[in-house]
Amino acid sequence: MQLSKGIEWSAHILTVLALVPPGKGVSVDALADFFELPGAYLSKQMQLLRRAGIVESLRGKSGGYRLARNVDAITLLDIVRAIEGPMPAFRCTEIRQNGPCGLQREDCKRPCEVASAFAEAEDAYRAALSARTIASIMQDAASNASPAHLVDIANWVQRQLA
Amino acid sequence: MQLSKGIEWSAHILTVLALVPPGKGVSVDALADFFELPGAYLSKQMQLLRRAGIVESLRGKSGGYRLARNVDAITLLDIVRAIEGPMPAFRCTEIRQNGPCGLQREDCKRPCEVASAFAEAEDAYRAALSARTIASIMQDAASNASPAHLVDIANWVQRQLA
DNA sequence: GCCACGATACTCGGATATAAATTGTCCGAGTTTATTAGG
DNA sequence: CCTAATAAACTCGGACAATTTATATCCGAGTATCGTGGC
Repeated sequence: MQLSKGIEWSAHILTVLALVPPGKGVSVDALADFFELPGAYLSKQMQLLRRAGIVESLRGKSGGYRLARNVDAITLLDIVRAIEGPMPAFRCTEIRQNGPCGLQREDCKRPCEVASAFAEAEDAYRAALSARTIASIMQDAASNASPAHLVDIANWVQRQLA
Repeated sequence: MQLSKGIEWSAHILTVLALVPPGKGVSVDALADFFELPGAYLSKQMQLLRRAGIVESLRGKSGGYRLARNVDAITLLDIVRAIEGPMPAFRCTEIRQNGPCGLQREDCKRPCEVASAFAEAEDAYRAALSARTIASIMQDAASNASPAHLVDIANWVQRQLA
């Protein structure tokens, strides 16, 4: 039970894409270099983000990716849903209907108590993730990082727009 | 990103083991039959529960498993930790230290903002799970089920103690 | 009747096998920009 | 100088492969109970 690496990658990359000026884009290979990630696999993750409407792509030469909406409108839950899909982590297989004391299907209109307990926990998880936006992540990171480091990143982004 | 089946199995099985009188045990094969589960694999899950101190085993003929503590002292979080292990679902690989703008290790004493955001969410998840005990699950299930069904289960348990 | 011994039934734990998900690579098709040739 | 054709650079998307995890099976070793036989 572990989250895909793509989620960590996406969260960090979106904070970088936030620095890209409108109308421009940064290529997957450049982003892969920035974090030393496998470019081809990162490309798959970016496609997932694109399908989810989090980023958009510009084709052709000097194309690339950029954010599709503002940083304060992108939550960590959006990223998880884009990469992992909407399925809950707990899968109820209705084993209460099995075996010698199994319930009849018509007695199982209410969800199983175990399943609903896990559903509540996942709701709490998702609520916490949806409360955190890329904007808030960037704010926290900026207040902890040195100004020089922030300038480094901004300069790197500028160089990618050639 | 999905939880092991063993977690669903364990939660249901512990509610059955709660009906086993002290000093007795129910075998893995019997439990597997009760829910139509693969016995050999269920055996592995029971071993995990045993190592976590949730159940204990009685060896030899007419042996089997029984609860190691009271149903109100077993939370769903205990089960998840026993089956899945203590590792968090989100794994921070410190990619902020990579690439042309990577941070130095000595500047990374604080946890990464992305990682701590996910850690908070998982804390909320675990808090919700630790608030639910096997006792509370049984209570909810009992109030939703028919009395006849509860008698069926109690009788089945009695038959396993031969 | 009582005790010792072996037989039996069960769990434990590891080794192993299979299925599925994750991670990663590669390449052709399509698209946009840049370049070049022709008028 | 301007336009159209061509080349180049890039993304998209799928097919494919490797690795890891989840799922599942099997069997030998150990242990407690049962049964049998001897005392």
